[in-house]
Amino acid sequence: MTNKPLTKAQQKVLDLVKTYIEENNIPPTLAELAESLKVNLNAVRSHLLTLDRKKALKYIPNISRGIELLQVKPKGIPIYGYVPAGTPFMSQENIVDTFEIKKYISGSDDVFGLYVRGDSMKDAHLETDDLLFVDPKVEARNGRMVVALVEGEPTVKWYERDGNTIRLVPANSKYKPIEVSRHDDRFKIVGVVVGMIRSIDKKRIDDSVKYKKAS
Amino acid sequence: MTNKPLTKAQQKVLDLVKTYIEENNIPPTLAELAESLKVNLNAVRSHLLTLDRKKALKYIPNISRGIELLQVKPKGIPIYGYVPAGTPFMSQENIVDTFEIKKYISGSDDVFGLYVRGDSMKDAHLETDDLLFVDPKVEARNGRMVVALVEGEPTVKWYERDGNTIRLVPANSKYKPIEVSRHDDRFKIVGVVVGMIRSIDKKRIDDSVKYKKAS
DNA sequence: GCAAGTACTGTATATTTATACAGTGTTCAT
DNA sequence: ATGAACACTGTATAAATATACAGTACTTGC
Repeated sequence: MTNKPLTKAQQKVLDLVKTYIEENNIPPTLAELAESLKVNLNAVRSHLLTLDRKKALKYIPNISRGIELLQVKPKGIPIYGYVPAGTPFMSQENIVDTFEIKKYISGSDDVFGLYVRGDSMKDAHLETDDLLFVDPKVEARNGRMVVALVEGEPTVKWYERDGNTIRLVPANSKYKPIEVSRHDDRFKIVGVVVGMIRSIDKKRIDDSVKYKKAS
Repeated sequence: MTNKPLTKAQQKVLDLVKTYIEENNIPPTLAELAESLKVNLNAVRSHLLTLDRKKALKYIPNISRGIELLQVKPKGIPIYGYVPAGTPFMSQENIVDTFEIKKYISGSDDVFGLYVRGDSMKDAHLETDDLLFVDPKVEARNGRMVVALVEGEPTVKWYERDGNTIRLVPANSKYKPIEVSRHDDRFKIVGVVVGMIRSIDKKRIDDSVKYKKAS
């Protein structure tokens, strides 16, 4: 897969092309490259030709600014599916999908994040510092997890409606459900929780004493 | 923020420019646009000039292919921090960060995803269908959650090393820790779990009976 | 009804940009 | 020591590309 190594001068040209495109959004001309590198444009040209030959970029003849980076597509994070025991996983064939946040949190463009605090959603396996994704455009329905403002205070609860009564149920039997009238204006559904993400490393290291007691 | 509306012809040119750049990675020439639209290149030019005036794109005079899209930066998901009770949240000032997966899962480029299955990590609040992010380049240390291959089977456990003995501890007292020798080659640490994401909506709706019993 | 904007065509022409060809030194393996 | 790849310069020239100017016709607000 890897191609012939580039010489220093070639690498310099390639790097400059990259920077130029990054900065200007359009590929450079030979003259521009030549000026930047303080060399003759024919020197640059021959480098571009070899860079093309070495497949480090695409040089299209007779086209102004005919330089294209063979850009590695912003690859998502590969996801290995449920892997059956015993098979070598992490092979190309086991990639069942590719992670792109927008695809995963498939909601509208208004999705926002919110940190969880407290243990009221413990039974739903949410803990302090988890990051929730909330979509204000998804309709709250029975059984969905919602973010609601109750007298100005944001809270995460299960949503359950019965006629004109809305019950906000915490996933922790320690706490009691909140009951409100549907038209009560001290109460407002902000959105529906469509996803969560937890950054495990940093935090979990501190918490790791926990499992020692448990096991 | 929104600029003057574009006419049909202008929109057509803008769309074509977008498609062209998408496909070719370099901006089109006037002649190319003209040919695609089957009009004279001066027609295209005047459209580009007005598109620039209306700030729909950038048209740079005297430069070949001097067209730039004013690309809306791929905006991340805004994150509202811990919001103090009573304050109006979802205001600009409350955005503590912006979610970009690569920043959050700050690891190397080799991070991959893996679905959780089973309840062996229940006490760590992981459940079936959660998506784990695993970084093979992060070093396994005591207290970190790791993905290991034990006799070919991938498993998620807490990592604990004592001299040459490695203990893989499940976060569920129902299961027993696995003990292996450090140099045992039927055993291999694949990587460290650096994050997880859970798509709540679809799945959770089906599971929502659960909370009814609980509350 | 008329100025002003839109949407074009057509023919030149200027400018930008790429190519061609002829050189001059290097370095480096055989 | 010699051919071959590398890294250049310099001068022309060809080709690609943008601009200028002069038109025509249609719509739209006033």
